Amino acid sequence: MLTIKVISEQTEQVIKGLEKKHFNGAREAIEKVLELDKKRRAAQTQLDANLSEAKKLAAAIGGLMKEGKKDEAEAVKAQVAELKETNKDLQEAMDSAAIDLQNVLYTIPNLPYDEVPEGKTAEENVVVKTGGMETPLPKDALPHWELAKKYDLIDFDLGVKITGAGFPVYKGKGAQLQRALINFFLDEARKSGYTEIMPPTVVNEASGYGTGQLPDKEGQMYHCQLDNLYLIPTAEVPVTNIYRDVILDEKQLPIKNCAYTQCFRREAGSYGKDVRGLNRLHEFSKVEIVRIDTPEHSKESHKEMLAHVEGLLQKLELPYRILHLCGGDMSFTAATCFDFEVYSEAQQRWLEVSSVSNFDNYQANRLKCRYRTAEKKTELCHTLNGSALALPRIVAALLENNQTPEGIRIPKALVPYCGFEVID
RNA sequence: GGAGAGAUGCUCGAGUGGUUGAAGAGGCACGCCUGGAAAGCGUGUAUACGCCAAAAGCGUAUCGGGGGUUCGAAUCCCCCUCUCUCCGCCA
Repeated sequence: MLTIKVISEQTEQVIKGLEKKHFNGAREAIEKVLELDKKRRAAQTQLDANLSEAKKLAAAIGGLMKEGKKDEAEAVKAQVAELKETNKDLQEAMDSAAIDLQNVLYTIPNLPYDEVPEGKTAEENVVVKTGGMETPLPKDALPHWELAKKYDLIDFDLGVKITGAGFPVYKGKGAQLQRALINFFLDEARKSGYTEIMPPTVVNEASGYGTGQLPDKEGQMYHCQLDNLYLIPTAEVPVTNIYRDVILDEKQLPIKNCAYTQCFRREAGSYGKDVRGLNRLHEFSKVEIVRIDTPEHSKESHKEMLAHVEGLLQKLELPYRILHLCGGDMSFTAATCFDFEVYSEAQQRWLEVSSVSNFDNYQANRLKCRYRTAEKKTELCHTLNGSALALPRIVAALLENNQTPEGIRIPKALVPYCGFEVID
């Protein structure tokens, strides 16, 4: 969430930024925040003064009792009782203002950076780079769901039997390919200096709030009601929550973690050909990279992450493009975000395989993830993350783009991980 | 699932109603000492919010979380959560 500081000190810029993100009712929300903040502070100022007074009186009673001046003590007691009565109301006013304030803040998205393109929908995202397109692509290419069947790599129907739609069963070389990609991505991340983390795939409520899945996006996570735990939609949740309520030392930054986990998404709503095959699943594998950084260095970190992801796509020899998302298409919490898409010839469409975002201090503010500067001041960190990468659509593109009459060719970089050069 | 024990600051650990934000020790930081280091000595060492233009300063809250008793609670009472130990179950 946004800090009160930025809202009160740069009110007009904040409203402008929210409008760039196409957040409706920006001015009203911001005014509400300022009003509630004022209310809260007024109550606290008065309450603090009263409590201070009451404390002094209580100490005086202790003295009077010792000296045996019982009557005087009784008189002071009555005074304190009176203060206590007004304090109750003040406390209530302060608490309710604070809760209301937080609830409004939760509804306000992050501010986009200046360099974020203007625009409302995905059509207005800006293509900043295209690569790998020189590979000749097959004319009568089959979509991956047909290839998966032809070579017996993925059984979607079997997944339906065991669990339901969106839970495919990978078989034989299909399963091996999954494992190969996970290991490849983890090794590449390690070579780029990331520390591998293997976190739990189930998290508690506090972690859900920490990274912003809760309270508003509740329906997107699978929920184990008996234990009140949630299946993670991405490794970002457990890995970032490592730093919840933590004060880091500046010397530790940037922290660079990576993690492979299974990811679970309920994704209620969309059906049809856009979600066929591997295009959208309820369970999938992903390697995530997460960074915690200083405000001064986070943009540099973001660039490094983008370069890392681009390198992966190049090594996999996939046609890709990089999009700078426009204000209206960015996620709620991002300050700036680049999407990586790979081209699927058979489906004649671009498939999103990675999102690399800088959240500025928006996520850190909710997480209470801070660091101590060299001058011993505590400041909010910046958090960043990106997929590096999500498997299903990579698999879809690999199958579709590398199909030949002799079978599906495995890119060189993956061969040592797969143990085979072709799927036939 | 059954029985018990516990939760205090960066860490260990004292503390059963009255200047306890919290003894003591360790750690860490800085200073002195030293040719340099160790030892020794000294000083400092939480967070959030509020008041203030700001710094200094001051105030308030915080001893797992919430509520209660009391003029006054780390300390007494109630509820919750979590951790540990033993038994059971499972791998």
